Amino acid sequence: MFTLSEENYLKAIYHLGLNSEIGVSTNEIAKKMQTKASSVTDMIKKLSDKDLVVYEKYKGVKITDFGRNTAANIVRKHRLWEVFLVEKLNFSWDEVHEVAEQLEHIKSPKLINELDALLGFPKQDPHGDPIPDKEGNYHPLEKKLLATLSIGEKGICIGVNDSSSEFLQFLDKQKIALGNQIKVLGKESFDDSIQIQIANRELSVSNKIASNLYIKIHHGS
Amino acid sequence: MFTLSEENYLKAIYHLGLNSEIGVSTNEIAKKMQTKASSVTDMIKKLSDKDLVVYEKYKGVKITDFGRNTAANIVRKHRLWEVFLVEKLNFSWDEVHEVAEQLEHIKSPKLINELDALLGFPKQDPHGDPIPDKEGNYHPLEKKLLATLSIGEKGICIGVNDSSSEFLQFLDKQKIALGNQIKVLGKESFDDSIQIQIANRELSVSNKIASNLYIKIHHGS
DNA sequence: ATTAATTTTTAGGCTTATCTAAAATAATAT
DNA sequence: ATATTATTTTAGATAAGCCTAAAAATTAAT
Repeated sequence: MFTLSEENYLKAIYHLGLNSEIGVSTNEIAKKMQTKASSVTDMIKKLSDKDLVVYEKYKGVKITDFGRNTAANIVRKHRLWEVFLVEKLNFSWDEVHEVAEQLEHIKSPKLINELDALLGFPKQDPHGDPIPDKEGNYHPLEKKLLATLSIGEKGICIGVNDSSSEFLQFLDKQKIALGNQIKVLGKESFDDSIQIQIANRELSVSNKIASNLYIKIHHGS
Repeated sequence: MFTLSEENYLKAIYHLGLNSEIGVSTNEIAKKMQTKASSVTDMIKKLSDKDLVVYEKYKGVKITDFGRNTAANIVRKHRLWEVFLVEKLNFSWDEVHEVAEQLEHIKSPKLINELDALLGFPKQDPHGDPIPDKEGNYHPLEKKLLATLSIGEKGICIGVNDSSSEFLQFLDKQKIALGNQIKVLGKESFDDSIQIQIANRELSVSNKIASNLYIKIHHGS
């Protein structure tokens, strides 16, 4: 099994490598882990010894199939616990991350499978992120950032890019929730703000907001 | 906050000191923690620096009020998680301990209070052990070991002394469960076995079993 | 009341995960 | 193409938690 630190580094590498074919750099990892590059080099060697990543000096790391699977399982646990906290323990979506960071390291296959069942085998976490299955597979939702929509396009809020509690609390305050219908009414080129209609209200949101909100597009009618 | 190791040592000291006024010895702790006496001495100094115990060289340790409170809170979490695992996740009572050992270290007051509420504020864990409240207080049940009952005495199974999975599985096999009515029919002085009536069946249990099963005595009728 | 046995502590090492500072390599700019 | 800058690695320390072996203190036995 893996130490807490190993799991956290692996998770960081997994997330950083998701949208790129090339390796993940030492500095990228150091930034994400809030640590020093030298510490990363040390840990990379350990992960490499355990066949979780392939490491070539000065070339960064690439996660292996085994590493990806291991990481996906940690992410699965993280997101299932998040659903549990929101659905069963009255947490709001901006409170769950920190606790899930602890719970994701609990080792018990039965625990996580039973939790999955208790929650009704959810496919997304409270922020709209997909929950990998036992094999590490998941279906990424077809989604676009609100900022990229054209005037007149309609869709449904399905996820957030930034899940900091500040952003999530802002959305709560503006009564923007996952599942809400959204229509783009206009775009202001001066400040890149966007006018939207959401749940029968009209709202102007800044570009920063629009760049952190994922929308599932309505095709057809 | 405290490290995982500190919490585990503290818990051991708490349990070992429960039924004795005098201090807990280094060797006792070493035995319980499956470690060496020298490691215990090291850790005792740390716990003492953090005011969780009072340490006097060669005299063992005594837990402080602060330490007792901290330990009781860990025990509270352990036992609430055990209830959760049995009630919500279909664990049997012999499977919960190991996982609860991990879960008890999760830090989130909201988590544990909401869990308490979800479970309906239980007062005992699946083995009949009392669950401390937020202040660390609990009501120890009035109980006797089955081995100490006299012929004719009646009562209800309310807890186990040994919660090893072997013993618990044995009880399952014999269909002895917490809540069952028990009456002592006879005692065999030759091997100290006890004949009991339990849930309309008659059974002979060894002294070893009878020394690990707690009974709440029926007073009056 | 000494001696013997046991318990506890100290001293010194090891591993994991971190750090700083310096050296090595790679990338960029002139 | 070479010099400068940025990145990455190595070397050497530190702290936590553990170990073994030896020393010190306590307890038990004669």
